[in-house]
Amino acid sequence: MKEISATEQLLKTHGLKSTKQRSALIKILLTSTSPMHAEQILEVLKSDAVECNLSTVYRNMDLMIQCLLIAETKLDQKSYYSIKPHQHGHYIQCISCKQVLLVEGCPMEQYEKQLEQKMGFTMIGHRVELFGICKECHC
Amino acid sequence: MKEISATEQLLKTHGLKSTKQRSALIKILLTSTSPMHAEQILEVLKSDAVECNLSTVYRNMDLMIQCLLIAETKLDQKSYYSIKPHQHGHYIQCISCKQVLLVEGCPMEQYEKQLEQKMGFTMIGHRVELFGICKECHC
DNA sequence: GTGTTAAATGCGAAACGTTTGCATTTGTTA
DNA sequence: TAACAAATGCAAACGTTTCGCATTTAACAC
Repeated sequence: MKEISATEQLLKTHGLKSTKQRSALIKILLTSTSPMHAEQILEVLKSDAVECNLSTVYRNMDLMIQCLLIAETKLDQKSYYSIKPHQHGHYIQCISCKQVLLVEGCPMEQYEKQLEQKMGFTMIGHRVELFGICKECHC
Repeated sequence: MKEISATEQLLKTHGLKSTKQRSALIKILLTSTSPMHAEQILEVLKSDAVECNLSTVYRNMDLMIQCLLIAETKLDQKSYYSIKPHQHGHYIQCISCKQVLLVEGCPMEQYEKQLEQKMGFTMIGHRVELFGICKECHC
């Protein structure tokens, strides 16, 4: 699979070994339509008959966040992980069914510039999460 | 103190009793220049010789959030509490000294409208946190 | 292939902020 | 002042995440 070998290349670049757990983790997030939290990832691993431990999931998520391969968002007191999108974006969660979706684009740039001037802060980043009720749950 | 009796009035309206712990909690947040987390609040209570338990802090924060008296933001894996500002705003944290400040205004309205149309979500709310380095830490 | 080494994993226990159950104390109302 | 519901304190539990340490594995050199 082209994409996976590309990411394994990326791991290598960062001095990370290619293990079956890591390949499986990446594959799962690549094929998932929405960000997943650690337990969800572990469930899928198990159903795919990949032996893996929860600590391993967490450790690898951390490492891959550091190589900018994976993005993290916190919702429901949990961390959700997804392959880092090319375009900067944020997450929206349905408060009814709890599904999380990525939304592209971001309205913060302008605002951050204002703040830098107004408050003397050097801006480094931001976290934006949106909540709503999705089409399916709305009826 | 005028403001405190006003908030005690508000508590009453919501059927909440006025206890010494509650009055102290409100007073602390009213006089604080920035949002505080539960342990910080407890420390101040203790230094003010107000007997209070951590559970009581949490329980009251929850209750007062429900009466729209207090706003909550999550940073550093912790909940920070502040008296709810009149104007809608968000929080900015210095990644060096960890202080949290309120910033007024919000760039999300426009963006949320776009999303409602694009994704069929009914928007309910959002959470925005900003990170940067403050004037003092910057040197 | 085989051996060597550093890195990755599994497991259990601990950490962390937060929540809960239950006995006791307190504020409010009549 | 009595009576009741609500608030508190305490200890234990919670859910997610991190940690230490023994074991296994991948990568590299030979």
